[in-house]
Amino acid sequence: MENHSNYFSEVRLRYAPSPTGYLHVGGARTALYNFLYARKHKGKFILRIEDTDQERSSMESLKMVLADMKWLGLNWDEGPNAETLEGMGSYGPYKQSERLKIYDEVAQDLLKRGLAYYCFMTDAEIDAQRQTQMADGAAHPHLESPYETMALADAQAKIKSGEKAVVRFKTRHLKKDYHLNDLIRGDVHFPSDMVGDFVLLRSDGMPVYNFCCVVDDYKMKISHVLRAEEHLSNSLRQLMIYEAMSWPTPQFGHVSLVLDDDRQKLSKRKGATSCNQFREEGYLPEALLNFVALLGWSHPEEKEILSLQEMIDSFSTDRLHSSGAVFDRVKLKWVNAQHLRAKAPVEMWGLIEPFLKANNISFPEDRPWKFQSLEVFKNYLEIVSDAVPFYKLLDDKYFEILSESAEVLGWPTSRAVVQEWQNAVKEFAGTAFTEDDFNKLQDAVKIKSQTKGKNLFMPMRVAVIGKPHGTELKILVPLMSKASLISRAQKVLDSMK
RNA sequence: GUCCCCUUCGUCUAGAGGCCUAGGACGGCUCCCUUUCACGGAGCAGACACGAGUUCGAAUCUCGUAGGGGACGCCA
Repeated sequence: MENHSNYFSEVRLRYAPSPTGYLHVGGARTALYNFLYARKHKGKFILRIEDTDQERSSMESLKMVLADMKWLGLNWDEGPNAETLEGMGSYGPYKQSERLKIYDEVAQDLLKRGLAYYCFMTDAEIDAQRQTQMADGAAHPHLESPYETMALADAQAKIKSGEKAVVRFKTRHLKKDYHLNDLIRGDVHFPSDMVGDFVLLRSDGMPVYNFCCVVDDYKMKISHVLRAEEHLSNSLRQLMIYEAMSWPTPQFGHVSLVLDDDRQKLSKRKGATSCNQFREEGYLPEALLNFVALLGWSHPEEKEILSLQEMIDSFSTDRLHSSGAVFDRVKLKWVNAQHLRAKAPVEMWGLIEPFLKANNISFPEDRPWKFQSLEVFKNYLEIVSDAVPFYKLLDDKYFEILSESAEVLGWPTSRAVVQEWQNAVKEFAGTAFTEDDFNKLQDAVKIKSQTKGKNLFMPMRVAVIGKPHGTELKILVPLMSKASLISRAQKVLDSMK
């Protein structure tokens, strides 16, 4: 028996995703809380891959999850390297599929000590037994395996002869309450008859979640486990295994669930739920983390816009709370806008440019122009992809006169305004406009066309961007070329014939 | 069905027996700024699930009811 005094001498937390698709936002939140706790207490953050479900796990998914974690900036100290997938750290392997020997040893120990047994029941037999129990009105129908009492040697002989068996944990002799001192929920009690003999090892030798989770948390010296509430009832099984092995238990904290707007567990059918989708839609990783952190945790001073470092500094489990939280995409957008608008121009352009290129939008290759345009559009952007329609306005190949302009162009004075505008641009001596230049041009149009107010403004705006509402012309026009303005006005004139 | 967890404005939340006439944020509405839109600013509406108890005093403690969620797999 190992000496367990001071077993958790280091703060070690883990996030343990199963690689069955992109990282889910609920998973990102769980990962974040573990990450924050580890960083706050100068501990280690470990990424462990729970890939014992061979059916659903894939290498592709693993790479996607790792990429999402990296994108979010939730860097792990131990676990598979995001590029090479090789384990980093001294408690590996970090993929459960590579730890089969470890689980097997523990299972053998349990078998030898009579705390687990080989069970040869078929699905049909299990089903039939359940039916009978239900018919008898049993309060807690649980599996009663005839193999529970079979001598280990006999069972081993059966297996040698080619029969398949699972390893089950014995629960029927455990007649007592188990309790968990949860960091978030306080004392939680479970009656032992809540569960029946459960599977430790599948018939193909693969361990099952509740088993390998305990083995790994112990072997990897995980000191704190923050996980989703859906695992709360799993804790009983895990507690039983800890007890059977005389292993010290980590501190558990069960975080509430992230819900959809119908208060069900967040599901894909209602829109984006994976971090990757949000990335593609133009959300910032720091904004997504910030938002998701607030779903079940609050800053001590109720500050809402937080950097990762601020979250680390102010994180504590006693501000984690226990009821489910609805994922409000509208507020996420607002949080994202706050982070986005706070960016320096260079950084913001770096974010926007890929979206423009992906949408085949052309733009001048000079820095002052880029930053000037950012200054103009910044306050209109909530997510990065919002930039696309704005920059489209400036790209001649996308210029079109929108139907909402029809009314404005129908006004009796509009034709004169557009014509005078075009003339004024044509007569302009320079090639690039300043705000001041624009004001002068506008005054000229005003006088010559004998209009003012919206009769002047709106047709001019249509002549520039093809629609009567939008960004202020005096800041937009300096971003455009003389030739472009002339040809746009011409298109509008042509459309008015 | 059984067991476990949860319940403050539409949503995220603050709240640890008197500081609560319940505060903030998103969203909504009104107004201001603006010859449009957005940004920004000012304001308004909006919640302690219900019922008992404990207490001089309850959003806060206890019990019950209702509602919601989760788990009951050779998924995690």
